[in-house]
Amino acid sequence: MKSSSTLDVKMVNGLFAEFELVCRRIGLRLTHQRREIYRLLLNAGDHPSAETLYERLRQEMPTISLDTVYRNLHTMETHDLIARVPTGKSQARFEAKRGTHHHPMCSRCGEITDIQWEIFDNSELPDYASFWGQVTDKQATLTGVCKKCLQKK
Amino acid sequence: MKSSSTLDVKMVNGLFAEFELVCRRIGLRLTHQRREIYRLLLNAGDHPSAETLYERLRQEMPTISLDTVYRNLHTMETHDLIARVPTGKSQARFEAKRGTHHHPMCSRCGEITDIQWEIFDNSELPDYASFWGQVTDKQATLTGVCKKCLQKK
DNA sequence: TTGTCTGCAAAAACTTTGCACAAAT
DNA sequence: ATTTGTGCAAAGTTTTTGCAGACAA
Repeated sequence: MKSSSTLDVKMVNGLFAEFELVCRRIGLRLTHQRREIYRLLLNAGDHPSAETLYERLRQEMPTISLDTVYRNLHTMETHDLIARVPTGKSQARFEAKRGTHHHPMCSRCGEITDIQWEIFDNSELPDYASFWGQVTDKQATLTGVCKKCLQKK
Repeated sequence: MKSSSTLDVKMVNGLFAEFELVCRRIGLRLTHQRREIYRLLLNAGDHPSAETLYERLRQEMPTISLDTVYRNLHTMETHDLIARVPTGKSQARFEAKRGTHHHPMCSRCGEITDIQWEIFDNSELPDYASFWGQVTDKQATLTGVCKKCLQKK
């Protein structure tokens, strides 16, 4: 079984190179901060919040500021390099964009994972969708309790 | 085609009666404010935010406070009477709990609608789900542009 | 009467913005 | 040289909390 956290180095490098190309194409400067924010997000398997990302970035770049993190997340989202995970929570969670996947979320610990679901990906939208408008993306959110939390009691 | 905004009076009354039963069973008092918050949410087809709900409530109950709205939304969510819609936005959106349904969201105007999708409801979870943990709910989020916004240009 | 709930006020949590200097192209 | 990005500080949004009096049971 291939979990999406097993993302090999080659693929990550490829996505990172693509990120740099996109930045150059649209005139975004490749600052040290921007690169690191994207790199961490690309390697993170846990859909971190801005605050979490900030704490991690400070390990290697102690002078980075939280507002730079927010500003960059916003810019990258605008250019479709990253995405927010749809959750019901007030704190946003982010991921670098890759192939289609879905999100199991633990209602106890808040963990968000990636999951593949090809049958869903290949399924037709309900008829009503075309009446509603033009759908460009569909994704599933699974809610429940993760294995770690189940074992805690 | 049956849109979920066409929810007949009988069904709404039934759900409201059930709400009162649940409150009594678990010892929640049926205050004027609590009833109205639930009633408005039950009749709202648009998954309002706390703020939006507050504005509507003030029309009929000018002295209600925003923190009462928040407190009640929290309490009702805890008791599974209402739910938050998974969005990527920082402002939470709410709905009264009813049957299974899914959410098309307009990326232009922020509109959130309900949609039925029985094929999805009846489909099996991917194998990996049982490895992840115990899934209690699955729901689909469709992203796109609603018909009204498409017509605006 | 008893314990919960409300409104008010204040605070906390999360995110955005203006500005002057720094860095990227 | 030019223009965008950063860090700092301040402000804006959204949500939560403490408390004294009000209300439901």
